[in-house]
Amino acid sequence: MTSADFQGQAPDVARALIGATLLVDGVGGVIVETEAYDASEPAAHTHRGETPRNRAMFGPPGHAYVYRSYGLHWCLNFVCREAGHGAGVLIRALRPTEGLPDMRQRRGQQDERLLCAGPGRVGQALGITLAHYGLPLDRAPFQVLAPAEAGQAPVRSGPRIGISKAQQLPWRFGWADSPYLSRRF
DNA sequence: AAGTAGATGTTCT
DNA sequence: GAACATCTACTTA
Repeated sequence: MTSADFQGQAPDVARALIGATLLVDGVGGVIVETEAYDASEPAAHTHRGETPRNRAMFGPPGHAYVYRSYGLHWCLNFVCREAGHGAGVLIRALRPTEGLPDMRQRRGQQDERLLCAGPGRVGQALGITLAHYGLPLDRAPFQVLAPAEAGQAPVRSGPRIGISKAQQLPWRFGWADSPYLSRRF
């Protein structure tokens, strides 16, 4: 995918990413769950302005925003909209297709369904660290491949997980009934 | 199956 | 200090 694919509103990009393939150093799979975040809405890291942590989300779209969740987990986002806005899409779950032995080793987990079912698990399985912070998504080590037939994945939406603000926004998107979701819809 | 505790870095009050 | 875009291990049933 090209940087133009990330220039839409965060919920539109989040929906369009379901069914796309994400690889980091050749390891990854098909995106089955995402969440949209936007500076205009209080659950977003960017809502209160730019900080050292969220700086990448105020940069150009089509780049990686990586943050440490609960002091423990590395989570990966795709920056979207336009530079300066502070919007992004959290990658919450994949259906593993490439590099399963690497992911099993990194996760210490044999069950394929639990390799990438949650944003912290995706980060660990793909080896995401601060070294990926701000990197463009259209060059190594990243590969983001569009869905085989755009818009054909059976997408469902609902409230985002693990937030206390703006819970009414249905900005979580997922491949309906996939066994690789972090939670059922 | 469901609930709880505990791990811990960054940001905010 | 408290909250937080989370996960695991352990308890209780």
